[in-house]
Amino acid sequence: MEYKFREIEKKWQQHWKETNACKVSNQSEKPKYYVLDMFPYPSGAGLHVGHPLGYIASDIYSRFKRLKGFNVLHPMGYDAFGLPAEQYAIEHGIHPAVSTENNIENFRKQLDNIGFCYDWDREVRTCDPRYYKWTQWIFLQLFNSFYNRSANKAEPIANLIKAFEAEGSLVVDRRPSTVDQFTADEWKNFDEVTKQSILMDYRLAYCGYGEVNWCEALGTVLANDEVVNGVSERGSFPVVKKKLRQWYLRITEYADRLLEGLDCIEFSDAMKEMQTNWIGKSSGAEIDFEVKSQKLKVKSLRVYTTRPDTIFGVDFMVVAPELDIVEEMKSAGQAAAVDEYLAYVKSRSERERMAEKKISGVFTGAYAINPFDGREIPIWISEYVLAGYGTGAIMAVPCGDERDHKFAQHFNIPITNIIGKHYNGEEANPTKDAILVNSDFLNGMVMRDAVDVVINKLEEKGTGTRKVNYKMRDAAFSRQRYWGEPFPIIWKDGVAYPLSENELPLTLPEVKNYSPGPEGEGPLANINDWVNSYAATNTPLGDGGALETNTMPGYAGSSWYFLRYMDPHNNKAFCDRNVSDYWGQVDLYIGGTEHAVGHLLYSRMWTKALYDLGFIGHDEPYKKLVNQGMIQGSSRFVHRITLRADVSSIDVEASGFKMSSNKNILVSKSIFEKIKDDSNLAKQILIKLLPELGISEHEKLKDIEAVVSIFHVDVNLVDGYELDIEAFKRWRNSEYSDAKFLFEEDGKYICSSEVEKMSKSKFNTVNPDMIVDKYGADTFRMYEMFLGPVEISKPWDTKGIEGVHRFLKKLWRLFYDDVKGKVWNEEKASDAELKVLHKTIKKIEEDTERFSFNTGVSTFMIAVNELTDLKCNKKEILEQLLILLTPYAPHVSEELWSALGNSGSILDASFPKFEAKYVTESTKDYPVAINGKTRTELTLDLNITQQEVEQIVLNNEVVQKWLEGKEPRKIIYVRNKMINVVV
RNA sequence: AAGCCUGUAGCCCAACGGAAGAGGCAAUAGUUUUAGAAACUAUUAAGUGUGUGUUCGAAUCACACCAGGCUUACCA
Repeated sequence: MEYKFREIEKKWQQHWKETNACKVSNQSEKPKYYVLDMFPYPSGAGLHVGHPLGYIASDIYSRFKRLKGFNVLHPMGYDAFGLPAEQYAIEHGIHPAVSTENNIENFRKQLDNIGFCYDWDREVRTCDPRYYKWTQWIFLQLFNSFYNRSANKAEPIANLIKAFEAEGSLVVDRRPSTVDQFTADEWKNFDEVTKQSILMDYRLAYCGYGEVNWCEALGTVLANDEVVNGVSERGSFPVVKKKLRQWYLRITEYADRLLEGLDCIEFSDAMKEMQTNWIGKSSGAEIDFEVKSQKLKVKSLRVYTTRPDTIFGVDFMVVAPELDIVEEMKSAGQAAAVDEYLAYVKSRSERERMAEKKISGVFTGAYAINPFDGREIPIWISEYVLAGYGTGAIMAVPCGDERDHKFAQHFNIPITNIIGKHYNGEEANPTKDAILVNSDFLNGMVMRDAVDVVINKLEEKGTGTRKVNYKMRDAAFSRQRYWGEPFPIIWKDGVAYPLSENELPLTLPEVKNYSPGPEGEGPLANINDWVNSYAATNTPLGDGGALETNTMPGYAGSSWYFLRYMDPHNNKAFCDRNVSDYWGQVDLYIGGTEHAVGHLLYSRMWTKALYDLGFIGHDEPYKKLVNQGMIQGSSRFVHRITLRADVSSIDVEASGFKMSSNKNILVSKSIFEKIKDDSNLAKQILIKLLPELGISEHEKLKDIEAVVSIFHVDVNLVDGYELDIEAFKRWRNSEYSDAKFLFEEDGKYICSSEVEKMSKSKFNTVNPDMIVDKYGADTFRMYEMFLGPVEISKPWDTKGIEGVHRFLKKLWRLFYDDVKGKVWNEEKASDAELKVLHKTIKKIEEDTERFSFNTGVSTFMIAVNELTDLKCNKKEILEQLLILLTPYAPHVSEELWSALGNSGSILDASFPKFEAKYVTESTKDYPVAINGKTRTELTLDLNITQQEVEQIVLNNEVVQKWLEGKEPRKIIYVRNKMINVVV
């Protein structure tokens, strides 16, 4: 009987489906375990072999935990709103809902092929109104909350209103706002618009005006992490700054808690660091410098610095060109230069600014006064200071800051040295440990200690305050797009009013076209019926109210999906509190690093807000995060020689050169290696080929030049490195059908290769369906794991899969012989066989527990090799082995499990218990080293004492020979490891 | 520019500070086969990127450097 993987796999996939084998209950006696894969976007391109890596790992781990007696939740669903579907709709006129549905169906088919054990009853889709009803509901909770800084948590906005009514604005630390401090009485007398605009400054989800990343081509606003190098991450379109009305999430209020939370979750150091950098907390001081300018309009300039200790090293000030005070500071003499510079800055795109970092700037003509020694410090403007961070102005200390130093050198600004010999005059030294000089009352102090001294002094004088700053900005939360969640908000008289809970979901209307609305608004703005659907109603919001036309960004739905999986069909709540208390945190989250600062930060914030408001019982969503590495593509290249000639010097028609010059002459790898740096040799080869190419001899042929180049060829046309010539000729509509080939000596065409990102454009994608069809899902699963550690990026190499496939066939032969049929038996297992089994149990348990799936696979190979050598076909052993194997290769395990006569599913078996007694040995062959070099071997009892060892070792002939009569200094004996004699 | 990760047979990768090899691919030889492929059996192969140090003992720890990858990039 052969291993017919196709039949077996189909059979059991069907069986598991029919028996609901992967169904998970919210009630169980067992301990819970929650495994989650990062929410996939169902793209139209389908899966390549790189995508399922994390899903296989999580599937193995979930099945393993199930065998270990846990109630395991392992769901899957779709992050289905998003730009590509809408882009597709614009281009092809197909409704995003339709293309998304198709993509999901295709995605699902590919997943099912691999035999995952997802509880599909719990599937969620963010674009389903039954789902986004609750996204909108959570948005309303955020809208109706504020962050109480003294309680350090989010609270209902009603609490804030009560506080305003009782005590005015002084009760809560005032945020910068449109309105100054107010008393309780004043609050009560404010009109509705004023009140609402004050409240808007507090809401966790709020609407404001701000500079946003505007992408004209996509017609939408992008988050900072969706902009890469000044162009959109999706599509690489230019992005510019634009002031627009936008919704935001007040994530900055959570900055400290997001940082502190990192200490109690298991993320990789790299991941924690990325989040820490993104939040970018720094502490220092804001210092007010008196300004001396011609116009006397500006009295002071506020800068932010983390190094107040360097206050006596300030040689100039730099203000961001965008700041309004620039206009007021410029002197008559400098006005023209300043205006010219401002025009220059404006002309530069974000991209240019990032790409070319040239030093530029201009003096404003105004001076700041050092608060301590009264020195006059010139105020400059330069684009190296960003308007959006700190106060948009800095005090420049060239001897301690590299950028300031370069600027000073460039503009010949004299540099004050406050760190003595630590500054060499050549480049800045950012040390904190130097002793200060030229620093008035700080002289002789270590810089590190001077920081606090200066801040205290500034606060005393009232010219500065201690200040913490964050790089992180509030998260832009609106998109001018159709395919996203509508905001449950009605605008009336410039005030945003929330819809009431029972009006949710606010569903997306049908649209005819997806082009943007007027003034940067989204497509929804074009549908008056929808926008005004509340205008005529009798609700308090009727009478002229208009719906918000922005939609929510992609991360809205994915910020809380892990909660919906717990209770996916609940139409009374986003998730029942009892259920979320049962499942609690996601115990294991598997996904790529690309969501390090986007999704992972947003969902952590939502979780904290929901926790603060009492809707869930935990404030970190993910307990442990494992980052899967990328599976890279191994690209293949063919090498081409093309003719290039000075055409004017050749009689084109006569020579036939024109026709032939378009011919593809493809040379195999070793020839390519020889000629790539030797155009002469390439030319010789060409000339030899000319008659064959139908080019007649011509005196001007000496002017021909050979150009050698390489290009990607589809990896599916290549077996290892050998090109399938026939398939290649048919490739791309037979574009290369008349290509000429120069082969290796053995007649093969060998491609060269390179490891690159797996992508369609590099022709190096491999479709998992193809692999599953050829080798089976079990082989595919194990091979993906076998490639290397999950966290590491590694290239895909289809060739290596044979080894894993052979392993499964070899396993099969322990049960069935091709000729004899059934060979397994019920004989009693021997000690040697039990030893193999228990060694394997231990290793598989350890490896799986620590996500070392690659070594797990190889452990199975060893076990099967050893059992084959022992000719072990005993049920007693094999049955246990199958249980170990079932997380990795579920189909073949289930088949053989049932063949052994088990009635239930192997999914519900229990993980074998390791028993040390089968593997413990009483003796060990110890290596005996003299001075660290192994010289002989001794078989000793494991329980032997140090004294006994020394005795035996000293009496050993070999040892004596190496000692040459000398006394050993020390004899090191490590139990179960080795013995070392130090002479 | 900085931070993090990774450098072990031709390749992919193992090895809780204790004899560098578990496994797989490839290669070579053999068995089987009309032949090829497949299958099976066996064999070969590195001293751990470089250099210093800690240690009785280093692939493993520390420091520096080199190479590759990822991330962030004027955050004052």
